[in-house]
Amino acid sequence: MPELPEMENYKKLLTEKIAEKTIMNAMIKREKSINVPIKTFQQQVHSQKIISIERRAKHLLFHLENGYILLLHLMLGGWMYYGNEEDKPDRSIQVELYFGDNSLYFIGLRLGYLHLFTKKEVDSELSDLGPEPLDINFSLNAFQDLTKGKKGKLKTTLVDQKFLAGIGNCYSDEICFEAQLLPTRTMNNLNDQEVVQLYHAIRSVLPTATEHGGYMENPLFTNDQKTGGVSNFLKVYDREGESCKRCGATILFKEVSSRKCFYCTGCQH
DNA sequence: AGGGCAACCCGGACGC
DNA sequence: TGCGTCCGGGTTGCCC
Repeated sequence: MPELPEMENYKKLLTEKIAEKTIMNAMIKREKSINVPIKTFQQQVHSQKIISIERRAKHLLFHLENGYILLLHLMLGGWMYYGNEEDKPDRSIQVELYFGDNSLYFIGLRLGYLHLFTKKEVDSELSDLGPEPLDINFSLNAFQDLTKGKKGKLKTTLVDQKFLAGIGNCYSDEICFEAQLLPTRTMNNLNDQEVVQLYHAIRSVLPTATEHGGYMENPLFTNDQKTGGVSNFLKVYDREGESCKRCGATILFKEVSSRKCFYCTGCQH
């Protein structure tokens, strides 16, 4: 569920909170969330400073002083909270990183995980990912090259992490809406102009959503005014039956490649 | 290459 | 209130 904008928002806010802070302890309440024995995990992160936080696709990478990296994927419904014992959410917490005053809580990890890896292992884990859509080097030209030979549905292609990294179900619909293209169109019948529209839609929807704090339901910390703010700005996602903000037609819903898909036939073609 | 599908997992929603 | 059932969602892997 959390996609590029949500993770980018987390990255920015968390960097302000925990960069340069030292992990005093790690509490593992659900062993499946990690990839090594609990003791090993605790030993490797103990007394380690968080050097930096990086985002790649829908992952966050917490870089530790000793070169190890905590690789986070929230998958479906995972989220985080930074605070103390008193204001922590009343939800099932799978992992807690304790910083001496506050803790970073990892909540609702089902298929999600926080894995301890070396740099080399992380590179291997992430090696199949496509380019970062907001990378400065990801030019229109690069996108045009990427789309060459692609035949699948627009929707299916956009959420394919090997094609582009970080786009999920919500923003694939929003991007198609912005580009005024139906998600069911196939890549090989887009004309040159439509490929350009698609590129610009990707490059505008994702940063805008990030600026508005993504669509996470829960704040990252007390008085967090940023996280979750984008919900009111979404144009089609989860808006079945509502009228289109651009043309007034009714937003439709149907399943595309076994995914929820929202679109407007009034102005998407 | 793309499409379809099952498996993974469990909190939350829903029904009785 | 409480218990049982089912669903969802990103990702991987397998098959057609």
